[in-house]
Amino acid sequence: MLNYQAIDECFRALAEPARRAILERLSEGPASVSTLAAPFDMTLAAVVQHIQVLEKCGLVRSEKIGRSRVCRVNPTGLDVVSDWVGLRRSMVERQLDRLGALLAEQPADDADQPNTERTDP
Amino acid sequence: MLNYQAIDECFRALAEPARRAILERLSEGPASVSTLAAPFDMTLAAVVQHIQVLEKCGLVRSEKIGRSRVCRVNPTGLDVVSDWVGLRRSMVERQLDRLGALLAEQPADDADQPNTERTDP
DNA sequence: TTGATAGTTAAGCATGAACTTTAGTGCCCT
DNA sequence: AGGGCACTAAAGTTCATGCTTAACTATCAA
Repeated sequence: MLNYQAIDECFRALAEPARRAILERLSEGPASVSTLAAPFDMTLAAVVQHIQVLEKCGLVRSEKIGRSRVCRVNPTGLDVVSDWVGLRRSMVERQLDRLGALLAEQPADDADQPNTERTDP
Repeated sequence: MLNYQAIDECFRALAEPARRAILERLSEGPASVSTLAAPFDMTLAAVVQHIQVLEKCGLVRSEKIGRSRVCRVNPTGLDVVSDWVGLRRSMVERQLDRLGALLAEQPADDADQPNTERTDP
């Protein structure tokens, strides 16, 4: 399994609407800190803190140019969360396939209660 | 854009390691509340609360059978987050493509500083 | 140099969320 | 019936974190 810490930090970062909004804005193109802050009803300092969170977990990269900082998305930053979600989805799919196979095998019982799987009660 | 509330609830739910662990366990197959609680160093009540969060945002479904509750993943539950992540990734890709095209067009300037894009400073 | 711009950092507050404890409810088994 | 099991609900506690204010640094422009 991939670095647990990284997954945790990414999901934590994405839990905040403001940080997702920043990421949405940045996925349209690079922007300075104050440009990113503009649409928000919060202090510049608060936005800076959000950016720092995004940067610490690798979702965003930035470089200081003159007195302004240009932020951009890290193109591979979302990979961890994408991988996690993808793995879950494929496992669930496999689960449903197994269930379907079992139902096709023995179409005897009540079809509305697919309790053919072990449930460890 | 898809329901903003749903996206928010899903990402919030996934921010908690315990809830991700529950989802991981459930993507292997259905399980009862106490089965889900077993590996955790926390009260059954706490786990119940986590399950309620997961259920409220549509990541998990459950049904009461006798005195136990059987939980299973909602196969389409992760779609919202998957879609959000996918959209970001495709936008970033498009962004990189545009940048590449611009660089190919005018290979004049310093190649290490791809500031050909507008940055609204 | 002076002033304004752009961001950074630290400290403190205040809300929310995770967890516990406690006290139930309903179901199953003997 | 009655004891125990599986869960639920409510209330309280504690701790994290998102936000603010305030003070500070570095850069640009006149």
